[in-house]
Amino acid sequence: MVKNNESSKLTRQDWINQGLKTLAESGVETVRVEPLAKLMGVTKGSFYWHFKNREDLLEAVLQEWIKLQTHSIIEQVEEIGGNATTKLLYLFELAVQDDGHVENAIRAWATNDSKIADLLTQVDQRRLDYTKDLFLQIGFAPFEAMVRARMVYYALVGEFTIGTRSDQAERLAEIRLQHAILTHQN
Amino acid sequence: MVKNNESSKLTRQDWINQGLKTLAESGVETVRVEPLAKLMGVTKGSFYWHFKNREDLLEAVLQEWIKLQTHSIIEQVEEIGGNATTKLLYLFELAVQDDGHVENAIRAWATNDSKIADLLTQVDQRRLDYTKDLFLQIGFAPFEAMVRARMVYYALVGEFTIGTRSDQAERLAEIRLQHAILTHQN
DNA sequence: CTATATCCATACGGTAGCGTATTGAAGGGA
DNA sequence: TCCCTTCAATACGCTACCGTATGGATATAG
Repeated sequence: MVKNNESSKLTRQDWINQGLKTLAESGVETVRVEPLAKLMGVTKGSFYWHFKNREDLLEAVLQEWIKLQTHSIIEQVEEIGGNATTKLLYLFELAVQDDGHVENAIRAWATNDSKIADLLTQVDQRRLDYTKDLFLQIGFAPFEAMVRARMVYYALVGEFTIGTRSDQAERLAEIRLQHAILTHQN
Repeated sequence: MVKNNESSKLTRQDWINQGLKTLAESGVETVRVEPLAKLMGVTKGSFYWHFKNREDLLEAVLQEWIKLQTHSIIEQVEEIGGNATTKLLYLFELAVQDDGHVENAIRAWATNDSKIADLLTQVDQRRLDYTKDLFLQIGFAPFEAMVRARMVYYALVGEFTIGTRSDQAERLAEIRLQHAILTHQN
Protein backbone atom coordinates (compact mmCIF):
# COMPACT_ATOMS: atom_id res chain seq x y z
CA MET A 1 0.00 0.00 0.00
CA VAL A 2 2.84 2.35 -0.86
CA LYS A 3 1.87 5.62 -2.48
CA ASN A 4 4.07 5.86 -5.53
CA ASN A 5 4.59 9.49 -6.32
CA GLU A 6 7.22 10.64 -8.79
CA SER A 7 6.82 7.53 -10.93
CA SER A 8 4.30 6.58 -13.59
CA LYS A 9 0.76 7.07 -12.30
CA LEU A 10 -0.66 10.53 -11.77
CA THR A 11 -2.74 11.68 -8.84
CA ARG A 12 -5.44 14.29 -8.63
CA GLN A 13 -2.95 16.45 -6.77
CA ASP A 14 -0.53 16.27 -9.69
CA TRP A 15 -3.16 17.78 -11.93
CA ILE A 16 -3.93 20.47 -9.37
CA ASN A 17 -0.26 21.38 -9.12
CA GLN A 18 0.07 21.62 -12.86
CA GLY A 19 -3.10 23.68 -12.86
CA LEU A 20 -1.62 26.13 -10.37
CA LYS A 21 1.57 26.38 -12.34
CA THR A 22 -0.15 26.99 -15.64
CA LEU A 23 -2.53 29.41 -13.95
CA ALA A 24 0.40 31.46 -12.66
CA GLU A 25 2.21 31.40 -15.96
CA SER A 26 -0.52 32.15 -18.43
CA GLY A 27 -3.95 32.58 -16.87
CA VAL A 28 -7.13 30.55 -16.46
CA GLU A 29 -7.94 30.54 -20.10
CA THR A 30 -4.90 28.41 -20.75
CA VAL A 31 -5.79 25.91 -18.06
CA ARG A 32 -7.51 23.55 -20.48
CA VAL A 33 -7.83 19.82 -20.41
CA GLU A 34 -6.06 18.73 -23.55
CA PRO A 35 -3.14 21.17 -23.40
CA LEU A 36 -2.58 20.24 -19.75
CA ALA A 37 -2.63 16.57 -20.62
CA LYS A 38 -0.02 17.17 -23.28
CA LEU A 39 2.11 19.04 -20.76
CA MET A 40 1.93 16.10 -18.41
CA GLY A 41 2.69 13.57 -21.08
CA VAL A 42 -0.64 11.77 -20.97
CA THR A 43 -3.95 12.00 -22.76
CA LYS A 44 -7.15 13.45 -21.42
CA GLY A 45 -8.28 9.94 -20.67
CA SER A 46 -6.30 10.37 -17.47
CA PHE A 47 -7.83 13.74 -16.69
CA TYR A 48 -11.39 12.55 -16.85
CA TRP A 49 -10.52 9.76 -14.50
CA HIS A 50 -9.53 12.24 -11.77
CA PHE A 51 -11.97 15.03 -12.53
CA LYS A 52 -15.59 15.34 -13.44
CA ASN A 53 -14.82 18.07 -15.96
CA ARG A 54 -12.70 21.17 -16.47
CA GLU A 55 -14.67 23.19 -13.93
CA ASP A 56 -14.00 20.52 -11.36
CA LEU A 57 -10.27 21.09 -11.80
CA LEU A 58 -10.55 24.86 -11.66
CA GLU A 59 -12.54 24.63 -8.45
CA ALA A 60 -9.91 22.37 -6.93
CA VAL A 61 -7.10 24.69 -7.98
CA LEU A 62 -8.84 27.65 -6.40
CA GLN A 63 -9.45 25.86 -3.15
CA GLU A 64 -5.83 24.84 -3.07
CA TRP A 65 -4.73 28.44 -3.39
CA ILE A 66 -7.10 29.60 -0.68
CA LYS A 67 -5.86 26.87 1.59
CA LEU A 68 -2.21 27.80 1.02
CA GLN A 69 -2.32 31.57 0.74
CA THR A 70 -5.04 32.95 2.94
CA HIS A 71 -4.31 32.71 6.63
CA SER A 72 -0.68 31.77 6.51
CA ILE A 73 0.85 35.26 6.57
CA ILE A 74 -1.39 36.54 9.33
CA GLU A 75 -0.46 33.56 11.46
CA GLN A 76 3.23 34.20 10.91
CA VAL A 77 2.89 37.83 11.92
CA GLU A 78 0.95 36.96 15.03
CA GLU A 79 3.54 34.41 16.00
CA ILE A 80 6.40 36.89 16.27
CA GLY A 81 4.53 39.09 18.75
CA GLY A 82 5.74 42.60 19.60
CA ASN A 83 3.73 45.80 19.34
CA ALA A 84 1.46 46.78 16.49
CA THR A 85 4.01 48.98 14.73
CA THR A 86 6.51 46.15 14.65
CA LYS A 87 3.91 43.69 13.43
CA LEU A 88 2.92 46.09 10.69
CA LEU A 89 6.44 46.36 9.36
CA TYR A 90 6.83 42.59 9.49
CA LEU A 91 3.53 42.24 7.67
CA PHE A 92 4.72 44.57 4.92
CA GLU A 93 7.97 42.69 4.55
CA LEU A 94 6.27 39.31 4.42
CA ALA A 95 3.62 40.39 1.98
CA VAL A 96 6.16 41.78 -0.42
CA GLN A 97 8.00 38.49 -0.70
CA ASP A 98 5.36 36.74 -2.78
CA ASP A 99 5.63 37.34 -6.50
CA GLY A 100 1.84 37.42 -6.70
CA HIS A 101 1.58 35.52 -9.94
CA VAL A 102 -1.09 33.10 -8.84
CA GLU A 103 -2.98 35.81 -7.02
CA ASN A 104 -2.77 37.90 -10.15
CA ALA A 105 -4.16 35.22 -12.36
CA ILE A 106 -6.98 34.57 -9.93
CA ARG A 107 -7.91 38.24 -9.85
CA ALA A 108 -7.85 38.30 -13.62
CA TRP A 109 -10.06 35.25 -13.55
CA ALA A 110 -12.49 36.94 -11.19
CA THR A 111 -12.95 39.64 -13.80
CA ASN A 112 -15.42 37.52 -15.66
CA ASP A 113 -16.59 35.03 -13.10
CA SER A 114 -18.69 36.34 -10.24
CA LYS A 115 -18.30 33.21 -8.15
CA ILE A 116 -14.56 33.71 -8.10
CA ALA A 117 -15.06 37.39 -7.44
CA ASP A 118 -17.12 36.63 -4.35
CA LEU A 119 -14.45 34.37 -2.94
CA LEU A 120 -11.78 36.98 -3.54
CA THR A 121 -13.85 39.60 -1.78
CA GLN A 122 -13.78 37.47 1.35
CA VAL A 123 -10.02 37.08 1.17
CA ASP A 124 -9.53 40.82 0.69
CA GLN A 125 -11.83 41.60 3.58
CA ARG A 126 -9.90 39.34 5.91
CA ARG A 127 -6.58 40.92 5.00
CA LEU A 128 -7.89 44.46 5.17
CA ASP A 129 -9.55 43.92 8.52
CA TYR A 130 -6.34 42.60 9.98
CA THR A 131 -4.26 45.49 8.63
CA LYS A 132 -6.75 48.09 9.77
CA ASP A 133 -6.78 46.54 13.21
CA LEU A 134 -3.03 47.04 13.52
CA PHE A 135 -3.39 50.71 12.63
CA LEU A 136 -6.13 51.02 15.23
CA GLN A 137 -3.83 49.50 17.83
CA ILE A 138 -1.18 52.06 16.91
CA GLY A 139 -3.66 54.73 17.83
CA PHE A 140 -5.31 55.98 14.66
CA ALA A 141 -8.98 56.88 14.56
CA PRO A 142 -11.20 54.41 12.62
CA PHE A 143 -11.38 56.38 9.37
CA GLU A 144 -7.67 57.17 9.46
CA ALA A 145 -6.89 53.54 10.16
CA MET A 146 -9.10 52.33 7.36
CA VAL A 147 -7.69 54.70 4.76
CA ARG A 148 -4.14 53.74 5.74
CA ALA A 149 -4.91 50.04 5.63
CA ARG A 150 -6.47 50.42 2.22
CA MET A 151 -3.59 52.45 0.91
CA VAL A 152 -1.01 49.88 1.78
CA TYR A 153 -3.08 46.85 0.82
CA TYR A 154 -4.27 48.33 -2.41
CA ALA A 155 -0.73 49.37 -3.16
CA LEU A 156 0.42 45.80 -2.65
CA VAL A 157 -2.26 44.42 -4.92
CA GLY A 158 -1.49 47.18 -7.37
CA GLU A 159 2.15 46.21 -7.41
CA PHE A 160 1.23 42.58 -8.01
CA THR A 161 -1.09 43.61 -10.79
CA ILE A 162 1.41 45.89 -12.45
CA GLY A 163 4.15 43.36 -11.95
CA THR A 164 7.07 45.66 -11.34
CA ARG A 165 9.76 43.97 -9.33
CA SER A 166 12.62 46.22 -8.46
CA ASP A 167 15.63 44.72 -6.73
CA GLN A 168 15.15 43.50 -3.20
CA ALA A 169 17.31 46.14 -1.52
CA GLU A 170 15.46 49.07 -3.01
CA ARG A 171 12.24 47.21 -2.41
CA LEU A 172 13.00 47.00 1.29
CA ALA A 173 13.95 50.66 1.56
CA GLU A 174 10.71 51.52 -0.18
CA ILE A 175 8.67 49.40 2.19
CA ARG A 176 10.27 51.09 5.20
CA LEU A 177 9.51 54.53 3.83
CA GLN A 178 5.91 53.51 3.20
CA HIS A 179 5.76 52.28 6.74
CA ALA A 180 7.15 55.57 8.03
CA ILE A 181 4.74 57.65 5.99
CA LEU A 182 1.72 55.69 7.06
CA THR A 183 2.50 55.36 10.74
CA HIS A 184 3.48 59.00 11.14
CA GLN A 185 1.15 60.89 13.48
CA ASN A 186 0.85 64.65 13.52
CA MET B 1 -22.33 63.81 -47.81
CA VAL B 2 -24.00 63.52 -44.44
CA LYS B 3 -22.54 60.97 -42.03
CA ASN B 4 -25.50 58.96 -40.87
CA ASN B 5 -24.75 57.63 -37.43
CA GLU B 6 -27.45 56.08 -35.26
CA SER B 7 -29.21 54.55 -38.26
CA SER B 8 -28.48 51.47 -40.33
CA LYS B 9 -24.83 51.28 -41.32
CA LEU B 10 -22.13 50.60 -38.78
CA THR B 11 -18.75 52.25 -38.58
CA ARG B 12 -15.43 50.91 -37.42
CA GLN B 13 -15.83 53.07 -34.34
CA ASP B 14 -19.13 51.36 -33.51
CA TRP B 15 -17.34 48.04 -33.35
CA ILE B 16 -14.59 49.51 -31.22
CA ASN B 17 -17.14 50.89 -28.79
CA GLN B 18 -18.91 47.57 -28.53
CA GLY B 19 -15.52 45.97 -28.07
CA LEU B 20 -14.72 48.27 -25.17
CA LYS B 21 -18.07 47.61 -23.59
CA THR B 22 -17.82 43.86 -23.86
CA LEU B 23 -14.22 44.00 -22.71
CA ALA B 24 -15.27 45.85 -19.57
CA GLU B 25 -18.16 43.54 -18.86
CA SER B 26 -16.65 40.14 -19.42
CA GLY B 27 -13.02 40.22 -20.51
CA VAL B 28 -11.05 39.81 -23.74
CA GLU B 29 -11.94 36.21 -24.15
CA THR B 30 -15.52 37.21 -24.76
CA VAL B 31 -14.62 39.82 -27.34
CA ARG B 32 -15.17 37.48 -30.27
CA VAL B 33 -16.31 38.25 -33.75
CA GLU B 34 -19.52 36.28 -34.04
CA PRO B 35 -20.91 36.99 -30.56
CA LEU B 36 -20.18 40.69 -31.07
CA ALA B 37 -21.92 40.64 -34.41
CA LYS B 38 -24.97 39.08 -32.79
CA LEU B 39 -24.93 41.78 -30.11
CA MET B 40 -24.91 44.44 -32.79
CA GLY B 41 -27.64 42.82 -34.81
CA VAL B 42 -25.55 42.06 -37.87
CA THR B 43 -23.51 39.15 -39.14
CA LYS B 44 -19.77 38.85 -39.19
CA GLY B 45 -19.88 39.83 -42.83
CA SER B 46 -20.00 43.36 -41.50
CA PHE B 47 -17.10 42.82 -39.12
CA TYR B 48 -14.71 41.59 -41.77
CA TRP B 49 -15.54 44.61 -43.83
CA HIS B 50 -14.24 46.95 -41.14
CA PHE B 51 -11.46 44.81 -39.72
CA LYS B 52 -8.77 42.56 -41.03
CA ASN B 53 -9.39 40.01 -38.32
CA ARG B 54 -10.13 39.70 -34.61
CA GLU B 55 -6.68 40.86 -33.60
CA ASP B 56 -7.16 44.00 -35.63
CA LEU B 57 -10.18 44.86 -33.51
CA LEU B 58 -8.43 44.10 -30.24
CA GLU B 59 -5.54 46.33 -31.24
CA ALA B 60 -7.92 49.16 -32.07
CA VAL B 61 -9.77 48.74 -28.78
CA LEU B 62 -6.53 48.89 -26.86
CA GLN B 63 -5.36 52.05 -28.60
CA GLU B 64 -8.71 53.68 -27.94
CA TRP B 65 -8.35 52.98 -24.23
CA ILE B 66 -4.82 54.39 -24.09
CA LYS B 67 -6.00 57.51 -25.82
CA LEU B 68 -8.92 58.03 -23.43
CA GLN B 69 -7.45 57.01 -20.11
CA THR B 70 -3.88 58.23 -20.23
CA HIS B 71 -3.22 61.00 -22.70
CA SER B 72 -6.54 62.69 -22.19
CA ILE B 73 -6.37 62.77 -18.39
CA ILE B 74 -2.90 64.21 -18.27
CA GLU B 75 -3.95 66.88 -20.75
CA GLN B 76 -6.95 67.80 -18.62
CA VAL B 77 -4.79 68.19 -15.53
CA GLU B 78 -2.30 70.34 -17.36
CA GLU B 79 -5.04 72.55 -18.74
CA ILE B 80 -6.32 73.70 -15.36
CA GLY B 81 -2.93 75.02 -14.35
CA GLY B 82 -2.20 76.02 -10.75
CA ASN B 83 0.63 74.69 -8.61
CA ALA B 84 1.72 71.08 -8.38
CA THR B 85 -0.22 70.35 -5.18
CA THR B 86 -3.45 71.48 -6.79
CA LYS B 87 -2.75 69.52 -9.94
CA LEU B 88 -2.06 66.44 -7.89
CA LEU B 89 -5.40 66.62 -6.14
CA TYR B 90 -7.16 67.17 -9.44
CA LEU B 91 -5.29 64.22 -10.89
CA PHE B 92 -6.44 62.01 -8.01
CA GLU B 93 -10.02 63.13 -8.43
CA LEU B 94 -10.00 62.57 -12.16
CA ALA B 95 -8.39 59.18 -11.92
CA VAL B 96 -10.86 57.97 -9.37
CA GLN B 97 -13.82 58.74 -11.58
CA ASP B 98 -13.18 55.82 -13.86
CA ASP B 99 -14.64 52.56 -12.62
CA GLY B 100 -11.55 50.76 -13.88
CA HIS B 101 -13.44 47.94 -15.55
CA VAL B 102 -11.74 48.30 -18.91
CA GLU B 103 -8.36 48.80 -17.32
CA ASN B 104 -8.96 45.72 -15.23
CA ALA B 105 -9.83 43.62 -18.21
CA ILE B 106 -6.78 44.86 -20.08
CA ARG B 107 -4.50 43.97 -17.18
CA ALA B 108 -6.10 40.56 -17.01
CA TRP B 109 -5.51 40.28 -20.72
CA ALA B 110 -1.86 41.21 -20.31
CA THR B 111 -1.48 38.23 -18.00
CA ASN B 112 -1.17 35.91 -20.96
CA ASP B 113 -0.13 38.18 -23.78
CA SER B 114 3.32 39.69 -23.57
CA LYS B 115 2.67 42.22 -26.31
CA ILE B 116 -0.17 43.67 -24.26
CA ALA B 117 1.99 43.49 -21.16
CA ASP B 118 4.65 45.58 -22.87
CA LEU B 119 2.16 48.22 -23.85
CA LEU B 120 0.79 48.33 -20.33
CA THR B 121 4.28 48.79 -18.97
CA GLN B 122 4.63 51.89 -21.12
CA VAL B 123 1.28 53.23 -19.94
CA ASP B 124 2.20 52.65 -16.31
CA GLN B 125 5.54 54.33 -16.83
CA ARG B 126 3.96 57.37 -18.42
CA ARG B 127 1.48 57.77 -15.58
CA LEU B 128 4.07 57.17 -12.88
CA ASP B 129 6.52 59.60 -14.41
CA TYR B 130 3.90 62.29 -14.55
CA THR B 131 2.80 61.72 -10.96
CA LYS B 132 6.36 61.59 -9.68
CA ASP B 133 7.11 64.82 -11.47
CA LEU B 134 4.33 66.57 -9.60
CA PHE B 135 5.75 65.36 -6.28
CA LEU B 136 9.15 66.62 -7.36
CA GLN B 137 7.67 70.02 -8.11
CA ILE B 138 6.13 70.07 -4.65
CA GLY B 139 9.64 69.75 -3.28
CA PHE B 140 10.24 66.11 -2.45
CA ALA B 141 13.59 64.48 -3.05
CA PRO B 142 13.69 62.00 -5.96
CA PHE B 143 13.35 58.82 -3.92
CA GLU B 144 10.63 60.33 -1.73
CA ALA B 145 8.78 61.52 -4.81
CA MET B 146 9.03 58.15 -6.49
CA VAL B 147 7.80 56.19 -3.49
CA ARG B 148 4.89 58.56 -3.05
CA ALA B 149 3.97 58.38 -6.72
CA ARG B 150 4.07 54.62 -6.62
CA MET B 151 2.01 54.44 -3.47
CA VAL B 152 -0.84 56.43 -4.86
CA TYR B 153 -0.70 54.92 -8.33
CA TYR B 154 -0.41 51.35 -7.13
CA ALA B 155 -3.20 52.02 -4.68
CA LEU B 156 -5.39 53.21 -7.53
CA VAL B 157 -4.61 50.15 -9.62
CA GLY B 158 -5.13 48.00 -6.55
CA GLU B 159 -8.51 49.50 -5.97
CA PHE B 160 -9.47 48.89 -9.59
CA THR B 161 -8.26 45.33 -9.32
CA ILE B 162 -10.06 44.63 -6.09
CA GLY B 163 -13.10 46.40 -7.37
CA THR B 164 -14.41 47.93 -4.17
CA ARG B 165 -16.45 50.99 -4.87
CA SER B 166 -17.62 52.85 -1.83
CA ASP B 167 -20.02 55.71 -2.31
CA GLN B 168 -18.69 58.80 -4.02
CA ALA B 169 -18.77 61.05 -0.95
CA GLU B 170 -16.65 58.76 1.16
CA ARG B 171 -14.50 58.12 -1.87
CA LEU B 172 -13.75 61.81 -2.16
CA ALA B 173 -12.98 62.19 1.53
CA GLU B 174 -10.62 59.26 1.24
CA ILE B 175 -8.85 60.75 -1.74
CA ARG B 176 -8.33 64.02 0.11
CA LEU B 177 -6.88 62.24 3.10
CA GLN B 178 -4.54 60.29 0.85
CA HIS B 179 -3.52 63.56 -0.72
CA ALA B 180 -2.88 65.08 2.70
CA ILE B 181 -0.85 62.12 3.88
CA LEU B 182 1.30 62.01 0.80
CA THR B 183 1.97 65.73 0.38
CA HIS B 184 2.77 66.27 4.05
CA GLN B 185 6.35 67.35 4.62
CA ASN B 186 8.13 67.03 7.93
C1' DC C 1 -30.58 56.41 -65.07
C1' DT C 2 -26.49 53.98 -64.53
C1' DA C 3 -22.31 52.88 -62.32
C1' DT C 4 -19.54 52.44 -58.54
C1' DA C 5 -18.44 52.25 -53.74
C1' DT C 6 -19.95 50.81 -49.42
C1' DC C 7 -21.84 47.72 -46.27
C1' DC C 8 -23.82 43.31 -45.10
C1' DA C 9 -25.77 38.25 -45.58
C1' DT C 10 -24.96 33.62 -46.59
C1' DA C 11 -22.53 29.60 -47.13
C1' DC C 12 -18.44 27.15 -46.66
C1' DG C 13 -14.27 24.71 -44.83
C1' DG C 14 -11.17 24.48 -41.04
C1' DT C 15 -9.51 24.06 -36.07
C1' DA C 16 -9.46 23.55 -31.00
C1' DG C 17 -11.29 21.94 -27.31
C1' DC C 18 -15.13 19.50 -24.55
C1' DG C 19 -17.07 15.35 -22.85
C1' DT C 20 -18.29 10.20 -23.53
C1' DA C 21 -17.69 5.43 -24.48
C1' DT C 22 -14.97 1.73 -24.85
C1' DT C 23 -10.97 -0.89 -24.52
C1' DG C 24 -6.32 -1.89 -22.64
C1' DA C 25 -2.67 -2.49 -19.25
C1' DA C 26 -0.57 -3.18 -14.78
C1' DG C 27 -0.45 -4.16 -9.92
C1' DG C 28 -2.25 -5.73 -5.42
C1' DG C 29 -5.28 -8.77 -2.70
C1' DA C 30 -7.82 -13.10 -2.12
C1' DT D 1 -3.39 -17.82 -9.99
C1' DC D 2 -7.31 -14.89 -11.06
C1' DC D 3 -9.85 -10.93 -10.37
C1' DC D 4 -10.71 -6.33 -9.49
C1' DT D 5 -9.36 -1.75 -9.03
C1' DT D 6 -6.86 2.00 -10.92
C1' DC D 7 -5.18 4.72 -14.45
C1' DA D 8 -4.58 5.74 -19.37
C1' DA D 9 -5.21 5.40 -24.68
C1' DT D 10 -8.16 5.77 -28.51
C1' DA D 11 -11.87 7.07 -31.14
C1' DC D 12 -15.96 9.53 -31.66
C1' DG D 13 -19.51 13.24 -31.99
C1' DC D 14 -20.45 17.91 -30.80
C1' DT D 15 -20.04 22.99 -30.45
C1' DA D 16 -18.08 27.53 -30.96
C1' DC D 17 -15.56 30.24 -33.34
C1' DC D 18 -12.25 31.73 -37.16
C1' DG D 19 -11.49 33.47 -41.76
C1' DT D 20 -12.80 33.40 -46.91
C1' DA D 21 -15.52 33.72 -50.99
C1' DT D 22 -19.20 35.46 -53.23
C1' DG D 23 -23.15 37.73 -54.20
C1' DG D 24 -26.91 41.10 -52.83
C1' DA D 25 -28.64 45.53 -51.34
C1' DT D 26 -28.45 50.53 -50.96
C1' DA D 27 -26.90 55.00 -51.52
C1' DT D 28 -24.59 58.51 -54.01
C1' DA D 29 -21.97 60.63 -57.89
C1' DG D 30 -21.95 61.67 -62.61
